[in-house]
Amino acid sequence: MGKVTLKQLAEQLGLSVATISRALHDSYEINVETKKKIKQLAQELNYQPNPFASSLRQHKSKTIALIIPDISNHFFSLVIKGVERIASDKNYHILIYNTHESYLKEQSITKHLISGRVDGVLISPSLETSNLEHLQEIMNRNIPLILFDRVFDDLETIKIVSNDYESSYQATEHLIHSGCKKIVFLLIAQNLSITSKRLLGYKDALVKNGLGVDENLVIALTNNDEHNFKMVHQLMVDQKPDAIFASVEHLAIMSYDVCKSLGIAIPHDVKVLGYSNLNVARHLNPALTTISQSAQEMGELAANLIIQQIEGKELDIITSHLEIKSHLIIRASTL
Amino acid sequence: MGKVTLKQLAEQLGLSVATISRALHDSYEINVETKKKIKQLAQELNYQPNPFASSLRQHKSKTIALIIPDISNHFFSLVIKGVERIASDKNYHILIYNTHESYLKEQSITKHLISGRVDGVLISPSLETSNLEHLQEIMNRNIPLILFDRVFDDLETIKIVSNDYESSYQATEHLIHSGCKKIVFLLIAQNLSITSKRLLGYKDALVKNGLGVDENLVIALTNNDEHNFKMVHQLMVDQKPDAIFASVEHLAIMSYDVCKSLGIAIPHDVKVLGYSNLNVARHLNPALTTISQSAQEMGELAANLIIQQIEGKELDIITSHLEIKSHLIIRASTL
DNA sequence: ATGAAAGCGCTAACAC
DNA sequence: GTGTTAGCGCTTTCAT
Repeated sequence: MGKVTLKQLAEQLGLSVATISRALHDSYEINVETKKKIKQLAQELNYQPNPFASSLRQHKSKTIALIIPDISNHFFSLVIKGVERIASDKNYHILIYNTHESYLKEQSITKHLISGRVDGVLISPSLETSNLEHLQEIMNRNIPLILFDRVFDDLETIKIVSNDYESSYQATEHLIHSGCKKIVFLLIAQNLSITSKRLLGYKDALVKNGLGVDENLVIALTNNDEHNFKMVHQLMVDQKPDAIFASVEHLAIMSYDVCKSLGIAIPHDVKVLGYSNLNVARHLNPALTTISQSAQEMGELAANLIIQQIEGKELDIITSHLEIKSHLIIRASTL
Repeated sequence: MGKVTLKQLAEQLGLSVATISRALHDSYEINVETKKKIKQLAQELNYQPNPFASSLRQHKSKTIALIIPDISNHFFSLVIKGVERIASDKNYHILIYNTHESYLKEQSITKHLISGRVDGVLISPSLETSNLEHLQEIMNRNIPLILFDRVFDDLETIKIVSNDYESSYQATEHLIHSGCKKIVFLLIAQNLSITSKRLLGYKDALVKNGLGVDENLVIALTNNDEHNFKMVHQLMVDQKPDAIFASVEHLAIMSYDVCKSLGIAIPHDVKVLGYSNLNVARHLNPALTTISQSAQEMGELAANLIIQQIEGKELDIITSHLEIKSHLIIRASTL
């Protein structure tokens, strides 16, 4: 019952640990017969190599860190699923961390990682993150790092994003074509790459379609739901917009709440549309038009790339943005 | 830039590695001055201890494995969040694994874990799991293991569950009190502890309220959505029930789909109710009556208990079931 | 209060 | 084809 080690196998078979180690690694220099014997005994005793010993020796851990701003957000949970699928395929382990959108938390997590605990890092930075030293520090230690969804141009590494500008442009045009003239844009965390790209897509679509940009209709919200509710409530009363474009899921849901409380009918009085991966969007009242990101695919790509990088494949895409297409799914809320 | 080790600190200060190690662990036997000097240099050089070396030495890793049947399911993503919160508080790391409801996958994961890679295991077994040897094997190696949500009585370890029997009983009574007489119970994976407890609650409530159990109304479904849809579709046509009680979330959503396709009005023609943690349940069409589990709380409890067990606190609850209350939230779908 | 040395379990360079 | 040996970086016993 005590743990089985190479040494024990060696003793039982009258061989050296080196031979055992080589055999289990399928080294070509080991006699086929001996190899067979060794493998069989290992199997019988249910030998599992001590990962710490081999990590210590080899300076690699077959482990990647996945750092996420909000684990229970459906988008991110799909990313996790994608990452896990690939990692598991390639015999990598995943350490998962939640920053709760806090820069301090993110910092303390990354600090632990420079110990070499992981071979690579996948991160979508917190809302609060603007100083990038902690990420640069990881890269300085030659630990591959990939940014996904939320990225920073300043960091010279692989970045995986959605086609946020285009999807936002397309969604805005959809609203315009549906006859909307006064479209509110709800956003959170102005500094975020995804936010600014989505905002730009929105503005460009307005201009291109002959509707000017009214800055009163661009509303920056916070992490405080109550405050957000009040803001949007006020906005609906003051501005009477004919559409709401929510740049993140929970703002779309909140818009439903606001409309309900004001007796405003969706889509009759105001159309609503939002970025969201909710698979029950079609069952909302009314069914919500969404821009759905390929979250799992993003996770899979991220995992594949980080593993390639770890295993030394030179990637000439180091500084490039990789884009994954999102999809506009039109439903009753904008009809 | 190369990794900083104890040895390097020792050389720079003209001390031995032993002293450095002790100082950084705040050993009382080290001179206060020396300690200060050492800590300062460690800070300056951003020293991070090599976790593999210390794990190898101490036979513990400050890491726990979290094995989940479906990572992207909202219930489980809340559990993950809860576990992460506590683990992070106590400086533990989490390795996350997804079984995709596959017994084979689960087996291969647990096999990796007997190497001592983790100090403890939290698991909610897959739908397919009935043989428990792989879990017993972990326990045999003296690795603490806790079951949550889905449990097996045969395993002599801590089990954390929801009050499934009572919540199901209560929900069924709610339907009966609302005038329903022909209540369908949709289930998946009969062998699951939660399923059988929920089913029992349903049946007992029927009997207690003078409505017999009609086995034709208890429908065992699978993981195949298309097949499930057909089954329920057929059922609605043949049996014309006045209520559907879905024992898992996606079966409730699917019931909405079926009703829509048949032009059956919820709640007028049939009332629908289901176990679910969807926070948009209130925005469905119609708003869905749910039994909501305290998923995050469950994760937090699981993490707290496994860490206590790892750290050697004797728990006299080893063989007991710990229950976390669920809540019935009545909404339009059953009114 | 500090140091020397052994050893956790494994890998790999170097013998033979 | 197999064995010997050194060493990854740390903790800890034993000595001083």
